[in-house]
Parts: sequence; C-alpha cells; structure tokens
Amino acid sequence: MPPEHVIAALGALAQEHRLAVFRLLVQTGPDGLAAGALAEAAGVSASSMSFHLAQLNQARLIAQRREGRSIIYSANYSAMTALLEYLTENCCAGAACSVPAVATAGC
Amino acid sequence: MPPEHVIAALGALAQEHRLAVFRLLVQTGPDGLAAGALAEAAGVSASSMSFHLAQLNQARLIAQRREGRSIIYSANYSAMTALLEYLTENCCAGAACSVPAVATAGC
DNA sequence: TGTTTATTTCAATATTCATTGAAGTGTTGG
DNA sequence: CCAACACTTCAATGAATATTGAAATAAACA
Repeated sequence: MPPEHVIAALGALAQEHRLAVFRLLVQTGPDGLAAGALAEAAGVSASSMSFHLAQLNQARLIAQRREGRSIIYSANYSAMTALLEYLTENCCAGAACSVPAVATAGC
Repeated sequence: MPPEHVIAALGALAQEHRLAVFRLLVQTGPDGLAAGALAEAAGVSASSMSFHLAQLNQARLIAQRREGRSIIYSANYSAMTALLEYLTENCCAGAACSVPAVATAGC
C-alpha cells in the first residue's frame, strides 16, 4: 500500500460520522446497508451522508452497488487489512509492539 | 481508547509530512530526534514542522522533552498500540481478518 | 405515463487545515 | 551581558472540509 493510499484511508476514517459508518458496515458484513439507513443511523442528512460515503469510497474503504432504488454500501475488508498491515509494519516497530505476530496473522 | 481519541490520532497521521515524521520517529526509537532534524528530513520549514509536531503531540502520538537548546521528539508506542487495537477490534471484524490473533499479540 | 421514493449533485457558506515569514522565548557560549 | 542558535508562536493567506437546502437522476409502482 503506497503512502498516499494510506493517507487517504486515514483521512477518510478521521471523521466522527465516517468512522461510525465504517464500524457499522464492518460489523454488518458483506450484505451492507443502504445510504438512507446509514444516514439515519448516523443522524445526518442524506446529502451529508452522501458526501461522507463518497469520501470513504474514494479511499477504497467501502464498495457500493445499486439494488433497486437503493444504493448499498459495504466495507472493503482487504483495504482495511492492507491499512493495518502498513501501520503495524511501518509505524509500530517499537518494543511494546510485536509486529511479526500481527503481520503473520493476516491482519 | 474513546472514539474521539481515535479520530484525533487518525487525523494526525493523515498527512504526508506527519506520517513520514511519525514513521521516522518509530524507527528511530526512544532516543528520538530534534525538531530541526525532523524539519530537514521532511523538507519543510521549522515553523511548518513545529505546527505538525504540535498536531502529533496533541493526539498523544509523540512525546517531547527539552535537551539543551533542542527539543527532542519521540514516538509514543503505547498510543499507537492502542490505536491499532481499536482498529482491529472495531473496524476489522470481517472474514478476511483474524482479530483475536492480533488482539492477543499485544498490538 | 406520472408520481413517489432513494439518492446524488450542486451552490453557497462556514469552518478547519497548511504554509509562509516575522516576531518572540529559551538556552548556550563568548 | 549579549550575540547566536533552536524552536515556537502569531498573523495572514489560500486550500481543503463539512453542512445545508434546492435541484437533478434513477428506479419502482399505480
């Protein structure tokens, strides 16, 4: 994962509503949730949520698909895994952090 | 680690120069590096680096100490560990990610 | 076909972020 | 004490972010 992708992903997650939405999508699984449901869950307007989903999508942290008149968003697990790998390998080489155990665990 | 701390840490790392500086501090170890050395390494002005170091410091990702007329910055490994723990536990619960292995590894 | 529903896009606005250069705060050595 | 050195703080500026409400798309249903 090149640094500019890492920065985009970190920036996408560094916002209250986007972090909440991403967490929700991760625990929801591959089925995902519609934009409207996410807006309601986060307590923001549809328009505002659309902006945040576009940010997450641009960072490749989520995927979207149309289903009827809804647009369903789901977490991109491999992007998150790649992000965590980068952080453990490049930003966590200290004594307090056992990098190999994490790197080999696949996350 | 409460969500607002997570957001602060993610935001602090979501910038080219700050990510580079943090990586450098992590691989440098507890001895740390002076603000001037970091500014030169990143290729930014002292003033600009001071701003970025303040951001990282506010997010508790780095610590500072005065040594003579220099101010030495070093990585805060436990904060980074806590951040990675939060992300693996809350944002990486998918099939592609073996959370328990990571969580128990201490990172 | 026309209307409702779901969502995005757009324009305007306010806020936050990053950089620059100048001025200020400590610290050391002459 | 005073000059230099290492940094930070401040003010000004431009760029990126976030929110709002209105208008545009797109699909479904009567």
